Amino acid sequence: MLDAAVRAFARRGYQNASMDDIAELAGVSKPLVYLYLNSKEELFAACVRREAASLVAAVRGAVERGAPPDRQLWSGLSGFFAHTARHPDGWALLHVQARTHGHPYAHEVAAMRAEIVAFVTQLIAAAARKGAPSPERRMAAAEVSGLAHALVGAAESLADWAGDGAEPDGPSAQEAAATLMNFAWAGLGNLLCGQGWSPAR
Amino acid sequence: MLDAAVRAFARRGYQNASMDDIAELAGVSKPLVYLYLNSKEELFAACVRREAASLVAAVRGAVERGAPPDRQLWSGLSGFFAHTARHPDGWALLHVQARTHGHPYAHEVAAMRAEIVAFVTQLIAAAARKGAPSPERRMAAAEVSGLAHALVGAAESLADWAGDGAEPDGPSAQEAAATLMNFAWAGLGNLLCGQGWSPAR
Amino acid sequence: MLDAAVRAFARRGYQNASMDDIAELAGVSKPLVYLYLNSKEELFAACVRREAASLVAAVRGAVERGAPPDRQLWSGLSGFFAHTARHPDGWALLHVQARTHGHPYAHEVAAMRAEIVAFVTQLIAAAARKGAPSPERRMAAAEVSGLAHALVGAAESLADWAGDGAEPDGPSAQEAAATLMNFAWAGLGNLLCGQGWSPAR
Amino acid sequence: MLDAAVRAFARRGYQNASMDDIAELAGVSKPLVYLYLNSKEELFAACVRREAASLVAAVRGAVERGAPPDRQLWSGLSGFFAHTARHPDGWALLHVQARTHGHPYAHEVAAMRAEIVAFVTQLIAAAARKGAPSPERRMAAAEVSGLAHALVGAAESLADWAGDGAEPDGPSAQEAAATLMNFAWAGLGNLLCGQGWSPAR
DNA sequence: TATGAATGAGCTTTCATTCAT
DNA sequence: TATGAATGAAAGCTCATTCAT
Repeated sequence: MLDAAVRAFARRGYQNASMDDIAELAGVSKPLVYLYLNSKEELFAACVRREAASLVAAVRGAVERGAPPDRQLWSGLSGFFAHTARHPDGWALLHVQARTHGHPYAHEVAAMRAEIVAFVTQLIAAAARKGAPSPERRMAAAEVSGLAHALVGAAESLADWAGDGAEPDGPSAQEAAATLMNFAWAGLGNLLCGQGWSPAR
Repeated sequence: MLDAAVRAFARRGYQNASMDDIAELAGVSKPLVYLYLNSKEELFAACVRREAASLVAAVRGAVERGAPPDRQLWSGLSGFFAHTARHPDGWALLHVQARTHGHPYAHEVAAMRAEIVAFVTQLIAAAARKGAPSPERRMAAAEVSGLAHALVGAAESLADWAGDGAEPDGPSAQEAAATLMNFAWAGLGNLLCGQGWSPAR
Repeated sequence: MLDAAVRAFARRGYQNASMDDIAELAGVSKPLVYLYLNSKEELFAACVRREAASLVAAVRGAVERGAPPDRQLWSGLSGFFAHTARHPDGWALLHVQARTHGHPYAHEVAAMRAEIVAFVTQLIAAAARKGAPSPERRMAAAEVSGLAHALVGAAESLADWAGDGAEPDGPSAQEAAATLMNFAWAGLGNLLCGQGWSPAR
Repeated sequence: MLDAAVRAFARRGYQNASMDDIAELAGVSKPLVYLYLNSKEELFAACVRREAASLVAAVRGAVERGAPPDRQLWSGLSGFFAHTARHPDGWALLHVQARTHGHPYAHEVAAMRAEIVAFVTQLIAAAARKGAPSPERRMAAAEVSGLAHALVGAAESLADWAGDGAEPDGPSAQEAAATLMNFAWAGLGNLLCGQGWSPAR
């Protein structure tokens, strides 16, 4: 039943998906929807929660724990792209629909995103700790956090690019992950070696 | 009067912002809004068009034409972050609200984004042509395009991070641009030198 | 529920009868009206169709088929006046309201009227064929049609006169029919005998 | 200025003719309309009054006073048909639009119609007084009034038939008047001679 | 339990009407 | 005087939500 709701919400948007539509798509009657989930808001929240949990679980399950940070990031990204490619409606619900709505949902999604950002931050920090040649090259926490945000944003953008039907020759999940790792990790290495880009150069 | 509409749409979303709200926020009466902009859809379209044009103009104006690609990218990113930071509602309208809506708006925004992606792609390609040590290291077009998408997504994510009031200690526009340049351009240099990351490593 | 709509439309007119009024008059809520009849236009169309069918059925049922033309006309008129007297709102809807509205309704009513005019035309023609003393007195088709139009118009006028509450001492249905038969049929007979009125006389 | 209003009201109906339309059609600005005629209702009333007066004057002017009743009727009818044919908008305003509206206008039109009916009644009564062979054949007042109503209704119907563009081969004003005189006056003569139609025959 | 039937509340849109110039 | 600019009030329509069965 949530499946139908996720599909409806992802494709038509929160407001345009009427409860009639959802009930009909689920093959049940409207009062039944209200029996299980008390309101449209709660229904949407349940959908968001389920998809968020599903995505986090997919990423978590894909990460190779104990491996070096770069391998962990790589495996996590692979899992992320694989999941979003396989569940485009869920991804659209989280990334496109939930963010347009006020308090309850956007925060829920923001919390999920923050969790992922924190995980990436920690990976970068770990790599930085190991790879930094000297203490004075240690990156500031804000800098690390910024990198994590940038990386997550890049991943989202690539997931959209790969997922939308508009460009059928978009990259596969593996290719997207590889592109991003090339982009990010190599840059990170350079950064740690003091070869960052600076405007004054 | 468009200002009020942009604020209302950005903060409450298209559907939840009623014409009453917008009129009241603008300090005028509802029929006046209909006199100037004929319907809610046209009003939204006008807002989207104005903000998109404003953003594109800001980025265009900031780019130092004729400079080397990295400086062009840097100046464009600085302009982008400065503009989004100064017009958070406009940025939210474009990035969050307009994408959830069907035909006219999402396409308009997608076109603007595609324009920016194309510009970035061209910068990366120019840099690659100059920086590649040997012809066989030339990057494939799809690879370049993927990098551009990643970079734009990262920029959007950083703009969100910097802009939302949730984290008042987010980076300034200059810091965000610097972070992103470090992240991207250094990585790009490595990539061209054949030092890309690969899972098999 | 149509009853209430017919009353409201007949008494207040199409535009002045609001859906709130109709719903309240029917003792139900407005969305229910929209559930059964999808819009104000369709509601009005349904009313017009029902009343038109009802009137035509009443006239058809009253006509004594097989009788001589004069008796057929007499019985049809009696049925007509009886029906309009018993359903003044329906008659007002057809005769007064529906004619002021454009495409769908006015045409529907015009079609009904044309049907009746055709029937009357045919009765007059039959009478003329039988009653004409010589072929050269045969009436032209246009002449017959004009007489039918005049007769129907006279009937409508008498129905209004009898029906409106303004003159409580208006004629009964039988009296109206008798008046009209006297007026029309006798005149018709004279006409056939070459005793028509002519200005040059 | 009233011309424009009459045209707009007759063609689009009272409600669908907006004050903007009327002002634009008249070539003046809206507040000017309000300066001369204080409201839409008063504007409509003024139109109705003017057209009613114009029609009554046309009929009055056409009647040959002092002539025998039949000639008076004939000349009045000719004037009536000539006027309605020459002023179709005015006739539509009176006959179609004004009747659909409540108190002020419908009554005004009803009063004009009553005046004409009274005039016709008086003509018929005069003819009856002269033509009746014996006092016991005197028609009752109600009977005469009914005949007048029938005749007026027949005239209206013929005016519609002649006026609407739907049937371009409709009769001319003279033909319509002739048809009606044949229909009515001959019948009247018969009636006075005791040769009326009766159902029991 | 599961639903057909019904509604309260709200939104977009329009138009007769009036100031301030 | 004549008008551009502005609005109060109301109408058609929809939808999340709930009874009575």
